[in-house]
Amino acid sequence: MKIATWNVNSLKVRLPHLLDWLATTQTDVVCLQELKCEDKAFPLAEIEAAGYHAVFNGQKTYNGVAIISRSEATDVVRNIPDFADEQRRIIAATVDGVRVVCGYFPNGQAVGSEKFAYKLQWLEALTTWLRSELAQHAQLVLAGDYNIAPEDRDATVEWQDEIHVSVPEREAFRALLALGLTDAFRMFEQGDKLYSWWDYRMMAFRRNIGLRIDHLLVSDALRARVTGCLIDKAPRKLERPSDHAPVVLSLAAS
DNA sequence: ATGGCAGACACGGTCTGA
Repeated sequence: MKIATWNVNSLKVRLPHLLDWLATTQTDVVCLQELKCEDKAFPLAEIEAAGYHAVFNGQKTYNGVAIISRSEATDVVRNIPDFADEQRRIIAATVDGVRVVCGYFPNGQAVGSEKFAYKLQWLEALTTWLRSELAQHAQLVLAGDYNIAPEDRDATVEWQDEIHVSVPEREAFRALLALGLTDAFRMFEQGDKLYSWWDYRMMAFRRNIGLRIDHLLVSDALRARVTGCLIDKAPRKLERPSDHAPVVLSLAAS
């Protein structure tokens, strides 16, 4: 079983890439972020025609998340319960016995800004809610665009002490790990300078100037099933790509 | 080095992202 996360930066624009990628990789579950479309504009017919189900939490212009899955998703939750938020950043559902939490974490804009404060409040609310989710679901994955590069090796030096790599953001990431979650990517030997996002400008992809900010954190029970985790750079090389690459988690049968 | 790209909305310029 393969579970992936991919910030598509507009589902409307990236739908052909998504459908091609699903057909090529035979991924079972994909968590999508930055749909940038309302629910009524969600391309459900195209996704169902490709053999997938979809649940989504959309928003006009900004944000928006979805879970695309071979098996039907159940027990769907949209947004963090008990956290008032206009922005559509969370969808959770159970697929094949795995609790899948898909998140588009706030960007934060700049350290010390109002949006940065919102990012930290959102992370705190997420952490509190996940504690109860983990109590109810032994096998859980938190997949998404975290907008946090957890360690120095996850960021090109140009971004040191900036947004995505600041001390409070990294502390919030470690608070998620402290719930009993593991960064699946770091369970394995990986090469140097592996990132999941590259700026569209400055030929950043060609120069490999980027950040590893898209993650799959797994609970202990799910960690026992993990057989691999990799970043798939292929879609980033296409014409008109998302600025993020998908990250793929492989699981042994339960 | 934060400018320079990309998408949405709207149809030019602004906002946002990372």
